[in-house]
Amino acid sequence: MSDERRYEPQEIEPRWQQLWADERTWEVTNDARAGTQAGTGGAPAAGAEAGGAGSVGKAPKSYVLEMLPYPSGEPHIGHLKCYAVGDAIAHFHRRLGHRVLHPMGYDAFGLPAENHAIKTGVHPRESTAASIASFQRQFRSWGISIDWSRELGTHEPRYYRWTQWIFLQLLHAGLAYRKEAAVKWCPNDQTVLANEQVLDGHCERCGAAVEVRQLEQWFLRITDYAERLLSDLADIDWPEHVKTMQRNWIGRSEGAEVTFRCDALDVDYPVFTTRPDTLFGATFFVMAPEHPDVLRLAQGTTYEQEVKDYINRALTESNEERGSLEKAKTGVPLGRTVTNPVNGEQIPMYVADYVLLEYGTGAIMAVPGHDERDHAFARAYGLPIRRVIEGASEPAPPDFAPVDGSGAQDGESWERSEQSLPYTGDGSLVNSHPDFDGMHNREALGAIVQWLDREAKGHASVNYRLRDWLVSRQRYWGCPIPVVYCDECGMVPVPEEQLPVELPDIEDYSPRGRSPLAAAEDWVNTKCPACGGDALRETDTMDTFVDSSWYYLRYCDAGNDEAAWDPAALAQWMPVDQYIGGVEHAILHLMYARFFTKALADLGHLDFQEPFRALFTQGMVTKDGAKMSKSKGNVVSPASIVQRSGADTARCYILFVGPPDQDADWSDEGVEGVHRFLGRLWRLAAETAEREDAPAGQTPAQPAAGGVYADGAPAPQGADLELLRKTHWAIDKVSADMRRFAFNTAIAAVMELLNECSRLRDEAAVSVQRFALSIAASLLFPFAPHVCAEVYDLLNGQRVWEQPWPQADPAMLERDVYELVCQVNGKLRDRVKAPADAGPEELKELCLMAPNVQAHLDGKEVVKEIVVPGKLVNLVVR
RNA sequence: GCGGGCGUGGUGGAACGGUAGACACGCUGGCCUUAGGAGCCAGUGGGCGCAAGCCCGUGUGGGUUCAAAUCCCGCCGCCCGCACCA
Repeated sequence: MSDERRYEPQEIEPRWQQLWADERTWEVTNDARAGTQAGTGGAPAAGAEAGGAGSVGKAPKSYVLEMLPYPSGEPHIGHLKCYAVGDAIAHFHRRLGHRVLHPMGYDAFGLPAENHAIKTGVHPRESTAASIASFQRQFRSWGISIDWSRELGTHEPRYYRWTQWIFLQLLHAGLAYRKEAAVKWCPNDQTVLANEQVLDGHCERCGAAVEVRQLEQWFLRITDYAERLLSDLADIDWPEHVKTMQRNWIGRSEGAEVTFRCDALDVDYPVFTTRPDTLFGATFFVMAPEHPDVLRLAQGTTYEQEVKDYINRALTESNEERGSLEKAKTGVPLGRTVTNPVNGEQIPMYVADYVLLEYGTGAIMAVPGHDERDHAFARAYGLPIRRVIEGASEPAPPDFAPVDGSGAQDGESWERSEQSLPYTGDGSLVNSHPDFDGMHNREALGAIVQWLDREAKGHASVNYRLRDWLVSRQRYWGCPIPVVYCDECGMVPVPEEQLPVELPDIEDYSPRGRSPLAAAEDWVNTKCPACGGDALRETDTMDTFVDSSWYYLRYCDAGNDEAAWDPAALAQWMPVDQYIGGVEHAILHLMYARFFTKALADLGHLDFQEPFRALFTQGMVTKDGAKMSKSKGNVVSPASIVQRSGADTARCYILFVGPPDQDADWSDEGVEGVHRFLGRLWRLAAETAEREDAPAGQTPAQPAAGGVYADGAPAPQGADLELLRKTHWAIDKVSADMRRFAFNTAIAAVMELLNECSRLRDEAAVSVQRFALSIAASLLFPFAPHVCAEVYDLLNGQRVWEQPWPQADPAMLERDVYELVCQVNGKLRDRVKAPADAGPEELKELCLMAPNVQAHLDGKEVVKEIVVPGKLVNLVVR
């Protein structure tokens, strides 16, 4: 009796994991001539072959990569989801006959390990090693099909040696540079941050309010790549919202740079504007408090002290306070004027904190008639507001009712009044210049830019929001920046043959506003590689996003100690065919990695422009609708689920709960349901495996793709045919779903197939039953590898992962009779059986004869018939 | 404010413009058990009806269509990203 059978993942899973580890099943070599994994191990499949399987030497490559984890503590549910998705794709691609590269590594440098070290004194290397060990254990217990021979950690000298090498390449190319700048400083983490790491004026990592400091720092010239980072988005298969986020972050605006001259100081101030058409409406000029010239300008004027005070206040104010939109506009006159190049007007200069140094040139022409912010400022300080564009369709005031036309005059006068300003729409130029007045502003924009260009007072210009990437960090646990400072030679790059510059051990990890590395005197004091004299090492380390900007390249040739990679290895695997990770990296990591790829390509090290051909972003896993966190106490640990229900259950559940790109709420009941399903699959298979086979001749040699019945055997019918049809339907459905990441419906289809197996258990032939269950295991294998390997082995004594992906028999997908939907006036009224080959006329007749259709026709006249063969007939009656 | 996305049973979610609610959870009833937190079977959007069946139903109001959860327009609500970006 079946009561004795128990599905025991705790027994099944380690057994298969051991076999995969012993046989190194998921390792691939860089030798393109090596065979594929699927299709080479077993006998040739009886049925149709999956594309490519078995055609040794011609197997296409597939590089499937999940974002590498930051090893801290234990993997969480988000990791489980990410790797469950990636592993499903990796398995699917293998079974389609691809050579699949599916590696794993650790983004091991970073602040949490260092902060832990500050608290406990445990070296970050040790705590990181412990976390990595825990991640390794769990990944193995999940049965993820990783090529462990390529494993890497970004904190290993044999890895970061090449991170440093890349840094030097960028340095030599002028893409890495040092500059003093107003930078974002996190007072809690005691380090500078990249623009991308500041959210709402707070440190992305720890949440502390960010301060501005004037510091000399290392930058990478990502802005050189703004245009290509933007335009190449068109060539990659990424989710639209991620592309949009990157576009917004790059923030391209077209406009003009216009020069305003300050005669008093004999200085030209260029400003960037997207609205050169409003130049004639510029009535004042504003500079950012951080602008280096502000103090000089105010010097000697009556406003000098006031300006000083204002700047001090603005600079000490947090970004948050300063950035609030509700805040009234403030500012101080500089006591100087500049010349508006289009009309020679002298307009007053101001300093105001609504102008940002980091955007454009840090100074603006203010057009209060046509810009909300300038308008608010002008109103606050009593500055002139001039209309230079008149909209043809400016909105009428709410109380203006143009019903009878008599109000037109009122509307007109209202429209002309200052109350309708600022007007930010389009219209005709007024009060500007005889050459431009009356012109539509879009036209005038181009004309004015041309004029500026001719007069050498400006030119068309494109501005980006993107800033250069600040990469130096005043912290210990990161990749040392490979340069030294020599009194004689200045900044000297460490020669490549001296790499890696190894991170020294230190006693005290506490940050003190400079890198803790500065305390390692033996290490800091060194000799200049150029002149041999005394020199000091750079004590800042690199942002960890540098480490993760090239790791996908290293996997292709992870064991290479002679070079970062062999170009032949990259040629074999890159680019990544499918990248998988969370949306939280939509901007940071994904932009930086694209930048690295383009820069390295320009330097001749790569021959492709985009690292990740396709991207899939998985949704978050929540519990009770909230993000899991220790403080909320709603953390679901993968380890405990795996222990209780098995890895197959955990992986299947996380994919079954909903579309994987959407957020999903964890439910323990849902897990139970999936566990029951896998148990049913296993039990039914175990039971079927023991049943007597049908008489010889009806049993297929292989339950693989094609037909079950040997040639010459009678055609299947009844329950056999029904089950076969369902099986081929499932093959078709799951195959299509895999390609669109619809894993939830793929699993549901296998559930349907299994339900059908249960239902027809006693009616269908054992051979058919076996076939159906084998296919169920085969289709489910990418999600639940252990139990499916077990089931397939029980039924066939074969390794499912060596079988090509099943193919549906088109004949089995067709039905000779189907249910025709009969509608009257678009409403479902009846269903009748219709032959598959029936023509429109026949279908119409069938529909007309359907009893419930007749009831609804009831003498009415049929005015139109819509016939959709294979689907429905709709009768329109009157 | 700008950009992107989403609104479907008690719940998670299905549905090339063509049978709304697949699959699963939960719930109800039954079978089997000394027992059930095991397994199996049946039912389960709302309303009316003994039934056949009828009516209503995908946030909301319009529109296109023989036919709309799906396409278009206007609202309402929620989520995400950016945000004084000149």
